[in-house]
Amino acid sequence: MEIKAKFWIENKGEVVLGGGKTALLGAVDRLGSIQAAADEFGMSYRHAWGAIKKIEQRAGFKIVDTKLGGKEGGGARLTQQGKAFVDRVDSLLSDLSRMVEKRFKQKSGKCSLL
Amino acid sequence: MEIKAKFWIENKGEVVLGGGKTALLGAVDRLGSIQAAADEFGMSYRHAWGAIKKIEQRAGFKIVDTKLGGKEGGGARLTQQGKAFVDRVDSLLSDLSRMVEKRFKQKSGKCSLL
DNA sequence: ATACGATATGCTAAAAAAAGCATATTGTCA
DNA sequence: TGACAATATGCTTTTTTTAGCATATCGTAT
Repeated sequence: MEIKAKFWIENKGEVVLGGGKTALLGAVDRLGSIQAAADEFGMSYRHAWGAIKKIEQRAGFKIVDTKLGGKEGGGARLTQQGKAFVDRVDSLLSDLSRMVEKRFKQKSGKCSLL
Repeated sequence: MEIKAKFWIENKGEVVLGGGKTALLGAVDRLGSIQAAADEFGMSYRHAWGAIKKIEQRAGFKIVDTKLGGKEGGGARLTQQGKAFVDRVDSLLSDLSRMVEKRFKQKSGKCSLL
């Protein structure tokens, strides 16, 4: 058997940001648009946009800086604050995953039922 | 903001046992019946029974020992193996929760965005 | 002016998970 | 034998989550 874990950040009891979405936000910044990031994750623009909107609303500050119109139709990337936030959450989450896995192995080694 | 975590055990990619259900199984053993345990958790007998059935099926061994008929209609409690399993999972899970909380506090102390 | 590509949203539909309803079965005891 | 309390299941309904469709807006380059 294996252990599985899921982590997320909440603010005032509402979900702000979990594992899957940090990757999406990272892609937005890397690719320069929500559209491209959504494509990369195989999700609709509509869904990605809605998710980002909810994250910002619950976090209480702007995370994605979007511009619209122009030659390429517009674009998006992370605000300075947003980038710092995503980076920290991402690092925290992967850190925690590692800890959990390690701890599980310690315990399961001593128990045939795990 | 706060960190939240959820842990569960899987077997061959299927969910076996998570946080909420260890408590249910504990109650079954303590109270001597699935019905009483379900009541305590405010869930239907149907739901509790189904959950237990699924857990056993996925774990691959018998966890609850039920008897039916008789003066009190029947009853249930954990098998020896089931009890050992639940105890270990329960202890692992609360252990992990504590670790996560602790780690989060360490990290968040250094960062205004968390 | 017009076309283009991306953001910005409302609304609908489909899929998954949880809850609830109904009913049969079982074994002791009065 | 009949009542009782709990197990054992099938089915239906509700709720929640997720996905998809349609459309308006915006600003540069042609």
